[in-house]
Amino acid sequence: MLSKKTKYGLKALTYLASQANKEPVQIAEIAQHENISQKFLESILLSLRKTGFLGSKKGKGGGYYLIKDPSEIPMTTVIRVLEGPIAMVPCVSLNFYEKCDDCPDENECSVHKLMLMVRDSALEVYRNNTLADILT
Amino acid sequence: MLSKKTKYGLKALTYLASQANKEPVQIAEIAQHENISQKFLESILLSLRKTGFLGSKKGKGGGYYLIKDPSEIPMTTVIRVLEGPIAMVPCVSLNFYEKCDDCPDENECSVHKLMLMVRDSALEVYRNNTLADILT
DNA sequence: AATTACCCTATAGATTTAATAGGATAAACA
DNA sequence: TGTTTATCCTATTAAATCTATAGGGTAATT
Repeated sequence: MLSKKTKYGLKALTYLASQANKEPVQIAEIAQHENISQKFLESILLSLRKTGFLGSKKGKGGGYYLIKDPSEIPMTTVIRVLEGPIAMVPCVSLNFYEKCDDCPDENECSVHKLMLMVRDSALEVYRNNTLADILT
Repeated sequence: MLSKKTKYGLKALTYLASQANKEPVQIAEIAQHENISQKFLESILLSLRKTGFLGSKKGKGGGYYLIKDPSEIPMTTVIRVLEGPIAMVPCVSLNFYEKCDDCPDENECSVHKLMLMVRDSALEVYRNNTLADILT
């Protein structure tokens, strides 16, 4: 399951990307437009700022804005920051690899074999789509 | 993340599929060979029997065995029984569809759009692989 | 009748997720 | 300079889910 955090984060990024100009948008406006708990969204936007997707401005007229062009933001990076590993098991993860406690040999594990294929197929989708591509 | 239930279930099915003959295999043997908690595995095998993947025999010489040929068991059905929906959000699920509480229009939702692609790519993998295909 | 091994329900412990609370900090503006 | 606006940050809680265990019941074999 996709976490709410990822869902809300994606929606917020989309909303920012669909803005006509690059003026900061307030949390309240995004939360209201996307039906998201404002406080929860606040923490999500904060993490997106810290990971370099968003800029922010305090005080009146402040808010969040995209730092890069939507076409420069691949879904791979967004998903990894919001959701974590793209792989469904750590033993097939590119960026979050971990060996399984059980499983003496990955090359003889059917789960490993299957999940490698699943990871590759998901990765292809995320790599071929930027924030600009998923705008409606 | 793939649940342990799914992981263990897949491993157990694989182990049964790799048996030379169709004699029942005891839970203890599977648990030991795959490093799985026996009691936990017991409940997983039970659910696999109830959903028509496995047969069982009680008493001495009893155990679990595959009902169908491994090549007749597509990963789609296995994953759906063990893990649940293949889709990462209910609004793009074929077998477990649910409308989002937020989101007035799915056709204008970027998350929907992205997750539809991810679902399709995963589905292709699961549809093209049977239990026989993931044996090592 | 004794042994073996699956059958079944309930429950507890651990982890993760989702959301809330409450205030600190900084910018704008009158 | 003081008030308002809006982000920044930490801690905590509530809920849900996952994982595993407990404890006995049932059926088949020998």
